[in-house]
Amino acid sequence: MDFEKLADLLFPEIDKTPDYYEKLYPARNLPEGARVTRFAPSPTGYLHIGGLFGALVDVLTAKVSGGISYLRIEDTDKKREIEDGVSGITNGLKAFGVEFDEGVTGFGTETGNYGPYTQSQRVEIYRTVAKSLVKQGLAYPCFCTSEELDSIREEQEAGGADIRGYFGKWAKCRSLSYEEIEKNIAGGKSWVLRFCSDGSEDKRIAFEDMIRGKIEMPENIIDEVLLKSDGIPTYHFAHCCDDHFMGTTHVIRGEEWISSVPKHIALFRACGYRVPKYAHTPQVLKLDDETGDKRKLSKRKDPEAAVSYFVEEGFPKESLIEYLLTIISSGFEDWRRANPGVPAMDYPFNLKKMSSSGCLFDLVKLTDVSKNVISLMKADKVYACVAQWAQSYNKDFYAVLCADPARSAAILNIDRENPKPRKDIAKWSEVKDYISYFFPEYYESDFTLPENINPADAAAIAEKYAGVFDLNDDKDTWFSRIKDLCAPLGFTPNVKEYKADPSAFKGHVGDVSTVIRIALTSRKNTPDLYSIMSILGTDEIKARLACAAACWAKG
RNA sequence: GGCCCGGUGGUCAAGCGGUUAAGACACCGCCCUUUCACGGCGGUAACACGAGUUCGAUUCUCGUCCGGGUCACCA
Repeated sequence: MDFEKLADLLFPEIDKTPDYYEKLYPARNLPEGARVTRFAPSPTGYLHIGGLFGALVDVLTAKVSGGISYLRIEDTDKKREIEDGVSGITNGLKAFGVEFDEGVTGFGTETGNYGPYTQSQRVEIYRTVAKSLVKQGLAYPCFCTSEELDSIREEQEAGGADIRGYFGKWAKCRSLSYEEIEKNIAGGKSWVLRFCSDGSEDKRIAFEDMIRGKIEMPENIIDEVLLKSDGIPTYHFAHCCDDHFMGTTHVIRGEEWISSVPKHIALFRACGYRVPKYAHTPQVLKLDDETGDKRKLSKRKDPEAAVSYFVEEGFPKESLIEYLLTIISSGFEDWRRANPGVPAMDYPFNLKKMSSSGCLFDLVKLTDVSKNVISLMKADKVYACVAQWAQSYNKDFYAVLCADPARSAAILNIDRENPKPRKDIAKWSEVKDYISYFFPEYYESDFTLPENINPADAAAIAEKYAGVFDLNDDKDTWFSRIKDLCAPLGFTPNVKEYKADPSAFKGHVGDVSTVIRIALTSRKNTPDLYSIMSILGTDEIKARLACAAACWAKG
């Protein structure tokens, strides 16, 4: 067989050799030990939480080593591609502040010297490499139809074969003569290009996974498809060409790829390329509500599988990143305690410390992490974030919140910006309910009292308090006025005294405060009342007090 | 079915042959406290199972079981 002739028959339009691309994409000038990583999603849907997880690992791995991370779009399957796939990914990444050094930056835009970073624009490269493989007798055209392939598969299954696929005696097209091939092509038969595997069934191949350590598997013997009948490469071949020409040193991807590593190593070697290091990350799972089993997050069943869910819910980007880092790297939480306030991306990440078992996505823990993150923010930032969120997801609230920005920021500053800030808010969507009683648009009175306080006493407290409070008081004075209310009405200002002999009093100063709190906010629990009152203002306080007193007086 | 990955409290996890088997979240209790939070202190709770190697196994080996992946002209 004249492979040169075959190559020209198969790829008449290709006039370059791989050498051309070797020169076009020279080795990066990076310091010793610098790692080049890539995040390479397919634009088949929104950005998945597992994708963000992977992207973070890519960026961190490169950053820690002084290397480069880039974003590549793997759009070789036009059937599964969706319209806004690319923007979905770049916007999702952007929403959480994950930035790459090179690659695709949005729909139709990219940066970097190793592009194009979108596979559909690299067809000439793949075909050039493919042609060179054919010239060396390392790849051949296959004219088998999908029906023929199906029947091979059926036969293999019926025979209980351990290894299934296109190889050995099933690889009929491997032995086609040039004349047969020429005839088929002239006849317009469609073909795929297959790898001509030289692997043997009884040999094993080992590689070092950066996360899992040594993994040993049978050698690849399958004549894998390199180019599909439309001339576009399969994942396997594109992975080999791209990661070589783009200079990837560390391929970080999901564990579902482990089983194809032998195939990939064979391809890299056939092409004469250096095999990259591999790191296969664990999967992000969730607990199924119905069965109680761990399972992979599903795009269809789990809204939280899409990162857009978290932006809609109003989790700050820092929170999700912070949480993801706790499950990505066991040392992160300790590091965080030792380095409060330092940007999460400064974390000295180490691939080797990654857990290799799949982990459950824990919304409860995310909530806790997020409360901590938000508790550390300044009021102005909280205000800005809530406003930005509301602008997109709750326009009504946005209008109310932004009517008086200074007042809203003051509300959000209650018990904040101090050494022990409150941790009430986990996501922006909770804020409206949290502060609604400050706004007439949302305030609904509800003067329901706890069982231990009777309405007549409550009415008396509200009435009396309306006459004595003074917003110019400092906090101690303010509270002493409440204490002063106690004794005349049969309460005690001294909680200990009350506990010593509950039967001697109607209640203690806490109960009196509760009455005032309910009158002012229609809630039994709130942050610091003193701060609340100073924001409410004298008129509003008097009005609410009177309203509550009237309600309670009626019984 | 073949091949491969994984299996420490409810969850995330330290651990690399000898530990009272860390820590975080959740849960419970106590303290602090004008409510609720915050904070502090304490508590419940784990090495899937069975062999083997060893003076000694959560750590090493094998088997079993369980969960997951993969066996496409999808990635």
